[in-house]
Amino acid sequence: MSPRSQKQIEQIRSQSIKKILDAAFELIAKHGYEATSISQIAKSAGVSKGLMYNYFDSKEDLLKELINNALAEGDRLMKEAISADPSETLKNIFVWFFNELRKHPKQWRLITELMLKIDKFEFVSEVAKRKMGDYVVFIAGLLEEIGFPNPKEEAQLISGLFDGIGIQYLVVHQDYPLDEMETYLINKYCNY
Amino acid sequence: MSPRSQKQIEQIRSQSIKKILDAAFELIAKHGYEATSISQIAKSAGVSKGLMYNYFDSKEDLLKELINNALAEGDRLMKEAISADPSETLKNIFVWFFNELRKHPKQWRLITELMLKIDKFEFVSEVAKRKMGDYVVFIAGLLEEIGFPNPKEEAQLISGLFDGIGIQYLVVHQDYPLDEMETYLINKYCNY
Amino acid sequence: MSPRSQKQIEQIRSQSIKKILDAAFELIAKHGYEATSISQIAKSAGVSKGLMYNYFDSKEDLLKELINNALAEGDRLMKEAISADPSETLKNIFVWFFNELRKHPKQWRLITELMLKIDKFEFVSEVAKRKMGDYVVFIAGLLEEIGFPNPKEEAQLISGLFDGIGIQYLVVHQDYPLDEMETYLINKYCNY
Amino acid sequence: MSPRSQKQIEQIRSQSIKKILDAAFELIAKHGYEATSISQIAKSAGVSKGLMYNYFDSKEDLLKELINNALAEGDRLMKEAISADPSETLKNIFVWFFNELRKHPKQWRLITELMLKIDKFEFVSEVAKRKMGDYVVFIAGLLEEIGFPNPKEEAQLISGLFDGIGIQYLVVHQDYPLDEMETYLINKYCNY
DNA sequence: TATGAATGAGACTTCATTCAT
DNA sequence: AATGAATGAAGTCTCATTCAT
Repeated sequence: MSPRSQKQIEQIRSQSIKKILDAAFELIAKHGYEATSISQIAKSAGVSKGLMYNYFDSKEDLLKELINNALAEGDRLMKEAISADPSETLKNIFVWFFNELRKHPKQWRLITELMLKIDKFEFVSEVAKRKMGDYVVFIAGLLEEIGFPNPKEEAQLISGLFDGIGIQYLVVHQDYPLDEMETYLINKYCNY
Repeated sequence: MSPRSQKQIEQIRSQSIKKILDAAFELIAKHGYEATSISQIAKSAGVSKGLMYNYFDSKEDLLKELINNALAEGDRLMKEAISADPSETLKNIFVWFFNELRKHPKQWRLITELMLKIDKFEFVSEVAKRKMGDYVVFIAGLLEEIGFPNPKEEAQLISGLFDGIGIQYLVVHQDYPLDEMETYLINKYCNY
Repeated sequence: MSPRSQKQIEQIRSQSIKKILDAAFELIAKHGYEATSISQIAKSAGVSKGLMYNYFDSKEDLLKELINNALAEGDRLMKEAISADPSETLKNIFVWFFNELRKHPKQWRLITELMLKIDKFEFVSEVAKRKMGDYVVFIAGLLEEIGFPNPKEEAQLISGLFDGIGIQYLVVHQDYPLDEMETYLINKYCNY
Repeated sequence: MSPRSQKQIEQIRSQSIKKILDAAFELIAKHGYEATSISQIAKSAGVSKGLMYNYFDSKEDLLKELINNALAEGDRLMKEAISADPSETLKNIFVWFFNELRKHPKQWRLITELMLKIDKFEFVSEVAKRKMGDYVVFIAGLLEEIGFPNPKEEAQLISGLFDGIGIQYLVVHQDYPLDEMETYLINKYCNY
């Protein structure tokens, strides 16, 4: 019995948790929440099914953690977009959005999928409401600084556009004029 | 010879089918496809589980019928929007969209949910692609007639907006400025 | 209401029964008893499911009738084999057997399948026992007339051979030396 | 690290597997494959339905394991029959066959039943073909050594006889002259 | 005589979760 | 902390049989 220090234990814990969360995110983003089983996640993470219940109360709880992690990551990236010039900042946001969509379409799929399950997962609804509001306010501020007319309404439009373009790109994929839309939106809103 | 006439049988059949489709639509739109079981649908429709398989080959087949019905209804309503004046037509489309969203938000939820399951339901993807393309072309034509600049790109934006506004309204519901967006969009595109 | 005569009704009955029995035999011989549903039989016979229960108490009862019919037909064919010369008669039996196997292997499959279900279908066991005994006695008589040694035991062997060759031919099919076995057996037993 | 040692787990697994296979064999051999449900097997084995799918992918997979086990056992017993004297070897085979039939008639029933389902279970057909060929060649070799005329054809007959006697014994049971046939065959082929 | 809509029991299978070790 | 055997509820689907007409 080698007694492990508190620190070692904590390290092991966070390592296992990370492995589980990574595997879960990968699989759930790819196949959807319902279509991904606990067994699959455990196998992919290289841990036992039992261990998962050591760290997460349930499959739903695991999802919750997943979402929170992803949102925190999203916030971090959003902050990097901020520049002194509001046009520049808005452009960065557009570029960031389109690149995310190109590189991680499955993650967008997951976010959208979950937003539709508001009556099953209340926490998703809560988080989404808050985030959505924040973004709209932030973008509205940028548009106002830029001097774009009707900044509040246009910010709401842009926010909706992100979700809408996301969905359509997921469905149509190759046939969606992603590059053209990116250029067009940047021209329209940032070179005003 | 026949104890029940052809007509009687057809009537019984369509009544049962209607009961099933109605119950299925109600439940699936509300809770999602996966979350709705055949048992629930049968119970809600007031028929036995077995009968469902008299009329639909599988749960997926039932969904297919559901979608086809909904799309046919959507097309019908879309056609009613057409007027001689392109601005008027576009306005009708906006009004139609926002009213649909207000009256049948669950229906939009279902459509969006299914569009995300392109891996599982190819037929949904196929239909969605086609419809999406049709709508964009149609709206682009209207915008061109109206003389709106960049009609193709703007039509693509509007198409995306419909999906985006739809999803956001589903999430935020009461807090979404649906009326304001309706007025704003109509002013922006139809009173150009 | 055109009153149908007793005779007409009887004719209709036997026609329907024949259609059902033919279709049932065809399908059950081809796919097996369990794998054939009442619905399939009804559709193939061109009658309603309900009508089947007018003439047969159950699926099992239908099977019973089927077997009895087939056995009667078998008896009839067997009788045709009888000749004044016992060697000739035995040869006819061999020829008849191998031809049956070639032309209607599925029927043999069915007979064998049912013989294995003796605990499910008692009547099969009863009938099979009786027939088997009859055949052995008959063939033993022929062998005795021919002067073949150990006629009783050899008759038992031949009876078993029929079943065994049947099974093996069903399994191996193309690879089974059916022609060679026919020639060999006829030579062995009939040209003694 | 592991709470149960590798060995313990393996033991638990094989115990459960054995319980399941034994119960499955017992029931399927007795009542047939279709007539035996997973529920029955689970109950008889004293495990839950779910556990069965921990060890076998499907009902068919379970059957496959069953067959492979039985065949391996059969091969092992066959090998024990081999002696330096071909007559002795052949006699051992006859004795082995008749004893098997006496002691495990249900097992023969199962093998025969499955051989007839070549459409449904390809793997059975494959195995049966191979085994049958092997046996015929082996017995033909023995007969040749013994100096029995037409060894190839007679080997084919004996192979067929095994299947035929098997099935007839299953049907007639008490009334089948099993002992007499055994004596007769051994005398005929081994004391040549 | 004839129909086929309707039933309900039961089939196979999946999977989140528990628990002894 | 970690394992994975085991459970049981629930899911989709099939089918022999009944019955109102």
